[in-house]
Amino acid sequence: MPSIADLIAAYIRKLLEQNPEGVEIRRNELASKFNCAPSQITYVLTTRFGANAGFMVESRRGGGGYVRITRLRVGRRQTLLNQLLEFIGDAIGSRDAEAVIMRLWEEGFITKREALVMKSAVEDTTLRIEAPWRQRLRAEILKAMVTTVFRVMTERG
Amino acid sequence: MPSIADLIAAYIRKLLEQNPEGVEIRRNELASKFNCAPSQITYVLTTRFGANAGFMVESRRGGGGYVRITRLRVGRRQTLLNQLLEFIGDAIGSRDAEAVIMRLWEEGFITKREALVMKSAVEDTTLRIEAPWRQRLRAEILKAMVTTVFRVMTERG
DNA sequence: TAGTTAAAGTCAAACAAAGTCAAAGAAAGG
DNA sequence: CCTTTCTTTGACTTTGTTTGACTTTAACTA
Repeated sequence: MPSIADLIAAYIRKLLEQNPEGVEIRRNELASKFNCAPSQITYVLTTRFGANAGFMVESRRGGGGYVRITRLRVGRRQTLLNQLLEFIGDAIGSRDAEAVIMRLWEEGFITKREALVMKSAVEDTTLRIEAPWRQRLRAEILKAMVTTVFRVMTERG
Repeated sequence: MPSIADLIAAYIRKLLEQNPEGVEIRRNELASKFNCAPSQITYVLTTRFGANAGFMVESRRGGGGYVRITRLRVGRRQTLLNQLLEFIGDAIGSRDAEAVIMRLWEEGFITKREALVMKSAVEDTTLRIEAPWRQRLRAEILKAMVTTVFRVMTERG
C-alpha cells in the first residue's frame, strides 16, 4: 500500500507532466484534498522534489500564498558546473574568465546583471595585485561565485 | 489565486507602462474598482512601489486629492552608492563587507542570489592571500561589484 | 473666517497562508 | 525482536494580506 506521501508525489508529478513549465499549488488545498496535515505536503516536497531530485520549490506565505514547483534541467547543469570548474582550474586570465561568465549567461544560468557583477569582480582593473598571484586569485573568486550560482539554484526559498 | 494586492500592483504597473513618465490615481476610486479598503491601496504602494523598488509616491489629501507614482531617477540611489563606497574605503573586513551586501539586499537593490554570489566573492576563504592585502583587495572587489549594481540599475531606468 | 466635506494617511488587529520541529507511529532490515 | 529509517501529525512560528476605526490635510462654501 503506497503511503500518502507517495500518492501526493504521484499527483504532483502528474501535474508536472501536464504542465512541464512548472506548477503552482496551494498547500492547504492539497492537504485537504488528500486529507492530511498541511505539513505533510511540505514533507513530500522536501523528500521528493528537493534539489537532488532535480526540482526547485519556491513559495510565499500569507494571503494568496502558493508553492511553485519547477523542474530543473539537471543533467546539463551538473556537467556544466564541472566543465567550468575544470576550465577555470588554479589560475585563469581575464579573457577566459569573461568567457566563463558569458557562457553562464548564454546558457541561461545567470542574469545579465549577475554576469556584469561577476565580471566586475574579476577584472584586471579590480584585481590590482602582482601578476602571477592575480590569475590564481581570479580563479578562486570565480570558482566561488560559479559554485554559489549553482548551489543557490538548487536551494529552496 | 493571486491576492488583491498583486492584482492592484499589476494594474498600476500596466498604467505605468502606458505612461512611463508617471501616473496619477485616486485612492478611493481605485479601492472601489477593486472592491477593497482604501488602505489596501496604500499597502500596495508601500510594499510594491517603495523607493527600494525604484518608485516614488507623492500624494495630496483633501478635495481633489491624488496619488502620483513615478519611477525614481538616479538621485537617491546615488547617495546610497556614495555612502557605501565611503564606508568600504580602501580596506574592509569580511564582517563589514557582509554588512554592506546585506544592506543592499534589505534595501531591495539586489536579489538574494546576487547577495550570495557577491558574498562568496569576498569571503575570507575565497581571498587566500596575506592579511593586510586581503582587506584592500576585498575593498576593491566589493566596490567594483557595488558600483556595477548601481550602474546597471540606472541603465535599466 | 469657521464649518463642512472630501480626500489621503496611520496603525494595529484580524486573517490567511506557508514553514519548522519534535514527537509519535509505521515499515523495513538484520 | 530490536534498530533504523521513513511517514504522519499537530502545536507553534513567521510572513504576508486585509480591514476598519481614527487622524490629518486640503478645498469649498456660507
